[in-house]
Amino acid sequence: MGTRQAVRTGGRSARVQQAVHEAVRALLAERDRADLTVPLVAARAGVTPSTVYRRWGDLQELLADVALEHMRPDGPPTDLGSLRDDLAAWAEEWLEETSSPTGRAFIRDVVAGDDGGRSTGQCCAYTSGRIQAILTRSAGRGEDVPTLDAVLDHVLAPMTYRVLFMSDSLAPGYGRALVDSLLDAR
Amino acid sequence: MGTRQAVRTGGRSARVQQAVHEAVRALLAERDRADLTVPLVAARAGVTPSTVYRRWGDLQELLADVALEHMRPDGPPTDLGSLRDDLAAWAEEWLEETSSPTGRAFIRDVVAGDDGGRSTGQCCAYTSGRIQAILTRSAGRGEDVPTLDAVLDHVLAPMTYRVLFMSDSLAPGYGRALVDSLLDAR
DNA sequence: GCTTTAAAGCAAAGGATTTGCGTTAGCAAC
DNA sequence: GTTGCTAACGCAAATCCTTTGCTTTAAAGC
Repeated sequence: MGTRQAVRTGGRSARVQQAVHEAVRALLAERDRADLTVPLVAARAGVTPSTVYRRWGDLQELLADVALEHMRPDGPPTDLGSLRDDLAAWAEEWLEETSSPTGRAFIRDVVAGDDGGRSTGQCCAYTSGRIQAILTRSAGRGEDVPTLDAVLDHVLAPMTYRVLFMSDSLAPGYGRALVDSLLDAR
Repeated sequence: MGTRQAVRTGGRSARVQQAVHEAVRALLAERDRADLTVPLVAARAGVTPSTVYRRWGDLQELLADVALEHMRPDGPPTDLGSLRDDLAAWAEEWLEETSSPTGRAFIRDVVAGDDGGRSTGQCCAYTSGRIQAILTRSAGRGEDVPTLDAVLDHVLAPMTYRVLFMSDSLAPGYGRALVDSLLDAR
């Protein structure tokens, strides 16, 4: 028997995925989000609509996939020498990226196109990984660090809630204020 | 001149809205969410699909509307005599209602079918109103109460984040723990 | 009542989505 | 290499959803 259900990861499949993702990004940049359709994306990517439907299911899941790709961390978090500054820098950067209409739309796509918790779970995993990296690095310096859950509850969650539900009430410095409030309450 | 753009609020319009909402609720109870379509809902409600499209735009906005209806508070918050107990009771009740697959779907619908922040804003308004009622009542008793923002940041936001992004990591007692942590940190 | 007109019904046109089948091209074994 | 296997793509027909112009109904104000 040996190999069962060999999933194709490279070659044409990879090219198609890349072309479709890039088509979505390009169209999002130049058109209104409501105008996006699967046939439109497929045409731009040089692919048949049925290919998109078979691989992604529908437009929402495709958008969620693209949004996740955009959220994947690329480098190590910036190192400013202290836990407080590192967390604050990360929080402010996160807010900067997600409080714009475009960034907010990405989060909404992840939540909306959620096939049984896959995309939200992955989104959370990316973010948690990033935070944990900051915490671990600080612990290595000998600092006293809060738990990952504490950072999720007291920094990430409030920011996410406000981006999703109260996008108008986001003042600059909010991220740093949350970090300060967490670190000073011990 | 006088009346401009008289919006119809009663009679047939109200009956149609009610019939469509009820059709959605009935279909959600007996079918899989992915099988829902506008023509299906319209048929169940005894209405033409174009009526639904003209009033709600698309299925997502209709689902968001139904979800909001479901979230509208009906009575005053339960009064247990103390801020801590009232907040904890509210938090646990909120979690109970929204951590089920159905409840989670409602929140996702509100976020997904969001036409420029209307549905999320309304959702937030309902919840904030409820919390503010608890706070005001407690203040009337002479208790020292936190700000609404503090409750949003430290209780509602963490619960919402976990429901949306980490639905598996919800332990019973989480709501009360958040309330305790907020009230004891002062 | 009578008038006005917002909202619903109807039906045709225009797209999006699904699906069966033939074709292409990764991958593995030889 | 080259061959066999089959996942993934292309194509096209069928189906279904969505939009839209026009007509009809029935709220709301006089």
